[in-house]
Amino acid sequence: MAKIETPRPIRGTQDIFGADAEAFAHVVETFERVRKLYRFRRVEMPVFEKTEVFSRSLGETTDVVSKEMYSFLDRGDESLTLRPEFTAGIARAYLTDGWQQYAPLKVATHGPLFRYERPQKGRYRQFHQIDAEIIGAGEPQADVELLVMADQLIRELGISEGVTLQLNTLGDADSRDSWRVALVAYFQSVRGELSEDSQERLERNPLRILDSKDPRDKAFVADAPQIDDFLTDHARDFFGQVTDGLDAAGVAWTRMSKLVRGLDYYRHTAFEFVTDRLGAQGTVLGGGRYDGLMESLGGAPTPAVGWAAGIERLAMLVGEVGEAAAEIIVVVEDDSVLQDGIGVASALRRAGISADLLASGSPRKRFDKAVKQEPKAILALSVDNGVISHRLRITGGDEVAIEGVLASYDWRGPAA
RNA sequence: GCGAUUGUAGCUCAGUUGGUUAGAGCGCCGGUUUGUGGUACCGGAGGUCGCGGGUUCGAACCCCGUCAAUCGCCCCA
Repeated sequence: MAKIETPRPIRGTQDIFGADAEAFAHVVETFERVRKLYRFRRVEMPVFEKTEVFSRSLGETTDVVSKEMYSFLDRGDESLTLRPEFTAGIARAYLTDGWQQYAPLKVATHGPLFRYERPQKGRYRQFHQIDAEIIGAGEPQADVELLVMADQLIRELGISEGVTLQLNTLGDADSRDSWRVALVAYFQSVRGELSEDSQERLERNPLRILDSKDPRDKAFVADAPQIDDFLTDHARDFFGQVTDGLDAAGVAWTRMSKLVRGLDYYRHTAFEFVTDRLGAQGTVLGGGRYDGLMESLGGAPTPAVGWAAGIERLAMLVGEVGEAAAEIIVVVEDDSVLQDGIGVASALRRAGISADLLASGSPRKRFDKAVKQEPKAILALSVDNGVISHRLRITGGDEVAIEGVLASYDWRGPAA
């Protein structure tokens, strides 16, 4: 008989367990709490969509669409794609589900996303994000509200140390287009001196040269045309209102005129919360305004702004979140009183007291095992002269509640 | 897609210039001791040395390939 091989996990996926899982849950729970404070409505979105939802909104030539999507044909020969981000799907729902009637609509969600990338620190092929969007609001207050919310989330997670908000404007469509033309002309003139990557970027995504880490590029980037010289009056005023709002809310920010976004649909405000504590994956939360997106999905022009943050990255910054010890461990030291162990543990749990039942392995070692887990209380069940005997040791926690449950519990006694 | 580093027990790791039957601690299982108790001791299970090929009388160790993980590039949260 052939040996059955255990299937290996899929590259870039993770089985999150123990302290990591606690940190993950802590991020999601904190997000849920903050999102309610800012009155964002919870939505649940499908994990897959028609491929065109992403290819149209993100742009065919972006790396995400051209080489990082998990796309497949279903049994009806339709091209579907596992979502690589939240925004496109939410925009689609806004158009197809009549959400326009709720505009301006504040929504929040979280869940898994999929990108075919090389896994490394804080980056996976199935990863998880929290996401917040305001759709149908063209005023700078919407940008401000989203940023203040993100700032509060980071504070409440206790990770604001070393995290800074980097802020920029890409201008409106006119500003952005004329800036882009000037950038291309400038970099074209020094093309031969640029890194290979940046020569490539010049064709596909010239704004990205500004982000380059290559020292050969940095000298030229310093003298590159600035967005500020191309802003229309409207764009300049819009950005001014965003920064005024942040100042009014007491949120610190840093202007980063070289900060750009990777996806095509962004306009005006672009931002990242960045840390120096996660190696190369410094961006912990990022987003911006995407006023052009709805039209690319066939909808009416609709202003919108949003952000997303990687749960794994936030969880790494949060660090160790211990798994809480049981409030009480019920130790069955004699198997003939197992039923009482089951009964009293159930009664404790029904009373809202977290309890573990220890009734396997060597009976004589069970108590020591319980002690090692450091519960707030231990209830040891044994048999003394044919009668059940229970001893309670309390080192913390709610003594009154536990003794109340024990007092009203109807003991069966040892099995015959 | 590219580069670097690392793969030995469930976990953390030893393993000499290539040389008998690959070890330790923790964890797990059983036993002895103790008996309001986190003790100590004894024993046991568990390893195709990531996988495949090569060199050699002989490979965990050397060479090639492959897979995976980690860190970085690209890209992105």
